[in-house]
Amino acid sequence: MGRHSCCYKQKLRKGLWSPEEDEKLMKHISQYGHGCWSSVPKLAGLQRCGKSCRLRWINYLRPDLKRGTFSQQEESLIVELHSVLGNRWSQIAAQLPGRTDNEIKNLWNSSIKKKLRLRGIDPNTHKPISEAENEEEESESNTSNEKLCEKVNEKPTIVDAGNSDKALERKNPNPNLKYASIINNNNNNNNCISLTNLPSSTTDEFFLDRFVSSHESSSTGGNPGYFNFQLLNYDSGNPNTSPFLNPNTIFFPSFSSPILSNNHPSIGSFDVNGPHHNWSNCTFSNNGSCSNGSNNSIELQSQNFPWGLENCVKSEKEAEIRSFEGNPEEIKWPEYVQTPFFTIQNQTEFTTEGLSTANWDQNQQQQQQQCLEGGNLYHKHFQRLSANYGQFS
DNA sequence: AAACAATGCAACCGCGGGATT
DNA sequence: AAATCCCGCGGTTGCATTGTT
Repeated sequence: MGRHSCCYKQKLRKGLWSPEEDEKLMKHISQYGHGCWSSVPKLAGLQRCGKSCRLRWINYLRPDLKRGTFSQQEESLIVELHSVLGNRWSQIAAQLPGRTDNEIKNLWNSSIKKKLRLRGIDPNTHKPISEAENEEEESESNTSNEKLCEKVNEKPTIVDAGNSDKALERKNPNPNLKYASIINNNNNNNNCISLTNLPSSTTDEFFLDRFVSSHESSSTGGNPGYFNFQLLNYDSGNPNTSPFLNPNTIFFPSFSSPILSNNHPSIGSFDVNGPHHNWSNCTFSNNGSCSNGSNNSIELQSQNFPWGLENCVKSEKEAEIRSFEGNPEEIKWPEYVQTPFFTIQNQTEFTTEGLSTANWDQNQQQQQQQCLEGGNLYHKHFQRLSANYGQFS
């Protein structure tokens, strides 16, 4: 196992970055890109290790960083995501454009944890503290048994690792709701998006499994079995459901594998079947079809895929009202946890009806304008979506 | 005003694991 | 196959700032 040789090199500066160093790094990266991080300090004329340069760029100098205090919605989103993902800060950060994992981690440790405790919620389990304590006792009493049963080298499951044992218990509250995923079928080169009825026994683990497998498979360059492209169900009135089970949201965790078209970064092309599967001429429709006119056609199977603009304005207003019912200065913790952010209707997140990517830029502007009339949340979602896609360009 | 404590946050560190040699 | 390089992640540290006594 290799170590960071750079860390042991002599005469490298450590600690806070000076404005001059920032400028050198900015100048270098904006001119040449970062390329191999280990070579950046030498090329940029910095007495730093590549790791330090990378960190400085990612956490501070990157132009797409948002800066400033976190909004209520962002904090709510972090709480929700943490309840499902645990301390996977990078995955959480992937859902908050312009925010870094470090920033979120700091916020969690310095602020959110305390707020949760004040509300009587255990920040690790996301359960009421008394309940969490009881379970801790139970878990302690089970430890010895677990040890007896422990298998050597057995990897923990994603849910175990993420402090989300609660997620295992959650059942799909509406078995008729659908999820969508892009499935790669290598045997006949027939890539498709399918909508599938979820069994009533569906748990968050079901989604997490796909969430994780898409990340893992794409990061290794293999053929992804699933993508993070899901129409999920969620009951905003039921705290036992999660954003991963939201009927009203097409939830876009970062699209980990798509290779994007430079011209149309918000739609881009997907690495569905090996190398860049280009959707640049792909036309979407609302009736279950999608084709780019080549052999690499993509089909929406099953029922309608409810992308569309009709309800955008209405739903945005609803979402906004729900977010700020009562005095916005006194948002109560249950609201914090239930995340009004996720009550936004599906159409607001991604609209592709009848849209050819050739007209994408124009349509994007029109749609943004229309939705802005219903509240500026749409814009944020668009930014979020763009960032999710755009970060791979 | 000074001393001390608490807080926030940038940066570091060690590690896991994929890629390359 | 083993060694090395490199990247990214999560935990931790340490310093500057702010608040309290």
